[in-house]
Amino acid sequence: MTNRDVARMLDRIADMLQIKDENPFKIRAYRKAADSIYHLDEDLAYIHKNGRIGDIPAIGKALQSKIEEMLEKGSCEYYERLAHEVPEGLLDMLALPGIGHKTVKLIYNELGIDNLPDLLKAAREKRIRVLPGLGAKTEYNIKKGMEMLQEASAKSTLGLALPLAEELCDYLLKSEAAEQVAITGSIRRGKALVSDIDIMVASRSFEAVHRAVCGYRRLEETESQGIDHIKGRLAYNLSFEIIIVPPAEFLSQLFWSTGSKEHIEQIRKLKGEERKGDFTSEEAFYASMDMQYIPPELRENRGEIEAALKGELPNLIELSDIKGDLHTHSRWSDGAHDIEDMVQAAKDSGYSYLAITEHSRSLPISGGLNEERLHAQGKVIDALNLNLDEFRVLKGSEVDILKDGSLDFDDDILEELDIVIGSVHSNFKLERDKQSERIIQAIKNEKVDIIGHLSGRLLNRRPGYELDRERILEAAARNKKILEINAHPDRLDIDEETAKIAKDMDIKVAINSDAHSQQDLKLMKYGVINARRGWLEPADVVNSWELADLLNYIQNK
DNA sequence: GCCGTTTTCGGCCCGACTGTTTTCAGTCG
Repeated sequence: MTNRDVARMLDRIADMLQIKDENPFKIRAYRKAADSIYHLDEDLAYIHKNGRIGDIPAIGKALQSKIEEMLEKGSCEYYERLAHEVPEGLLDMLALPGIGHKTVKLIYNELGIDNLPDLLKAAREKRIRVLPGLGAKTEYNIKKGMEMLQEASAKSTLGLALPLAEELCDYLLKSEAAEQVAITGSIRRGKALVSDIDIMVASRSFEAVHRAVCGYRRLEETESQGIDHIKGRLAYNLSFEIIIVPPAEFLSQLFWSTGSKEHIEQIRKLKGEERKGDFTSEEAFYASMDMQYIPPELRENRGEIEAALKGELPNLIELSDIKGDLHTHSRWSDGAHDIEDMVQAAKDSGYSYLAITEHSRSLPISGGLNEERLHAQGKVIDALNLNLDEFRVLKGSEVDILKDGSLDFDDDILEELDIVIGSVHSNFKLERDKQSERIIQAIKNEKVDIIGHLSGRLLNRRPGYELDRERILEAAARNKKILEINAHPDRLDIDEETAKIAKDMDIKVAINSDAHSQQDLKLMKYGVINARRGWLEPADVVNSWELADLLNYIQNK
């Protein structure tokens, strides 16, 4: 079992305990343990081999033995016993927004419903509203939630698909069945949501590739096989297709399979019939059509071909351009690591600055800082900076934008900070005008430098709130506000389309990891991919600038 | 079930919104 599998099993235990109405602190202990394991850097199996499971934070004696059992047997007796009492389908029902443990239990006890299809049927037949405490709106939420789940199951986030695709590529290369391996299709283009993992393999022995794929540890099943392809499912229900070609055709097939369909269609029109041509590299291929090389992220037929023909493609931002991260959390609020640890991780990423931006006081659940603690943190950061060469820790805050558009801290508090991110964390369902006005109020506030995760979307889980994007972008441009690309693969917010519009309006962008742990700093790469899809260049991205230029921009806005 | 500059028991983030009520339980972040 992987770390992720163990974390998931612990979370499911917590869900089952919650449905059984057990001690809430015991439930939280399981959730904390799951979270702790999910965020581990090391492989659990390796930690177990060294007998160090008990050293993991939030893991005591009882959990240690259960986790060891999971690692050795693939499950544990306690989980199996609970699963016997609590039908598995009840846990699936929890994925519906607005449906929690109590509701699931009530519906199960009263109607005997223990799976999603039956629940949907009952909602359609208006059998839910007769239960005490539930009404028509709950039935509506169930129907809506089912639609959302169906959409979500069709696509997976890049954050899930890309690491798995990379692991499979590594595995195939090491298997020696393949001479060359590359991710292709929508993952290569960096789409935020992808429907499957496509991998191109160059090999002289197709049979050897088949054998290697069948031995992959995360293979769930193969669905169809031909001599030149294998389709099936991997862990987390991800579909995959492996396309096998002779080495000589690898580069050309990689190009044609990368897509998008619309981009390829346009290229075919330009290329006419003679599309085999020179394929020593993709660069040479584009050059043979008298155009610039078009990076995969731009191949969406959104004007890239015209721009490439004119030699006007953007010089896209790269991960190596990033010089700092402007949105991170430490243990002072809901992060997992101390500021010093975060700084070390930032240095390891090659950064020269890092902003610590805890939540503000209105978010007590996230350990939001009040004025005193913010002030105390500032002193700690000052002291830290004295001992740092060539690196600067910035004092910041992710200050809540309240319902009326005012900020959670007074101006004189914000004045002391190097960087202020304004973010919405509550009242998601305001009507469009009120929500837009609320954010515009924050944009007009001189103390705010960056607007965090503007749309509030959570991919596959929650759409963004209702916003008048045009008005907000106009206000941001007028007030020289920076918009965040939140790099978390569940957010990627602002999205690529908004990023491109912002660029055209000369609104600057900050690509931020929103890290809650050292490892989270690495999520930056998803933000960079998203920015590239939005045509952004280093000049558009403030945290690719030298610190002095960044601070100068902020201070003179 | 975990944890300890409150240390082996007694604590353990909580406030706001939603949908159902007509005073509040459940959900969410």
